[in-house]
Amino acid sequence: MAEMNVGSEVPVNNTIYINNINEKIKLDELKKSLHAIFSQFGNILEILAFKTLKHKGQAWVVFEDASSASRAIQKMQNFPFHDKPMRIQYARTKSDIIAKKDGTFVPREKKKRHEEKGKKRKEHDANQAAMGLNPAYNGAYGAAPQLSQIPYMAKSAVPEAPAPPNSILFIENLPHQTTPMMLQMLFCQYPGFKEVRMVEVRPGIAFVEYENEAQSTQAMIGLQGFKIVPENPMSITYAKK
DNA sequence: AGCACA
Repeated sequence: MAEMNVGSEVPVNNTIYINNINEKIKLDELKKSLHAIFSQFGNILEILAFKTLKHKGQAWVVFEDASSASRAIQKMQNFPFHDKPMRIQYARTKSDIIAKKDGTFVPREKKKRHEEKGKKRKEHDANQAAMGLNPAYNGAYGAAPQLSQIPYMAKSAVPEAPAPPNSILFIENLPHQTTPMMLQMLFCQYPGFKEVRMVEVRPGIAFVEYENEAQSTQAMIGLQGFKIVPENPMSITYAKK
């Protein structure tokens, strides 16, 4: 028997279908943040999202392995993404890029875009071209300016996926009086210690580098939650590369 | 709410 998928209406698929996505997010930013969120579950072959009326607020993330898609659904269901909980299912049909790898791809006939009975398709083609070239294009759905063009609206928090294990640690919640020397005393106890880096303009954080990821991991385990002062247990994660 | 293959 193939994979079980109890409690889901849709059979297992390499691709996840996400909806309830904040529609204010621009497509390129959306794809980037989806990649940041989902690449932790496995290799992503493609991310698709569209801004047409029928398809806004939705995206497809195509994984190389179906098991990645399954884990992504389990772990990220209802995850607050740009301030809205994402709803995730398996996609209903196989993605073209997967079918091409399978050798089962058959080019489908061009979807007829709502054939406005005998109306000029010249105008339609011009609209399609405009959408491709001009990110501010909005003609099909009224003349309102795009909210996403306004900087403060576009700046929505992108939830970060945890960085994969590596030789550099990221330390947070340090008391502001912490010095590199103090951190060195703590972290140099662990083998493979190389250096501490702090950024003056960003108090409370530091980077600590080890020779390799096994050694940084030992230090993380040893010092996780360590209190330089009682009110600041340090939080240690792997640094983003 | 809305399942595509720009």
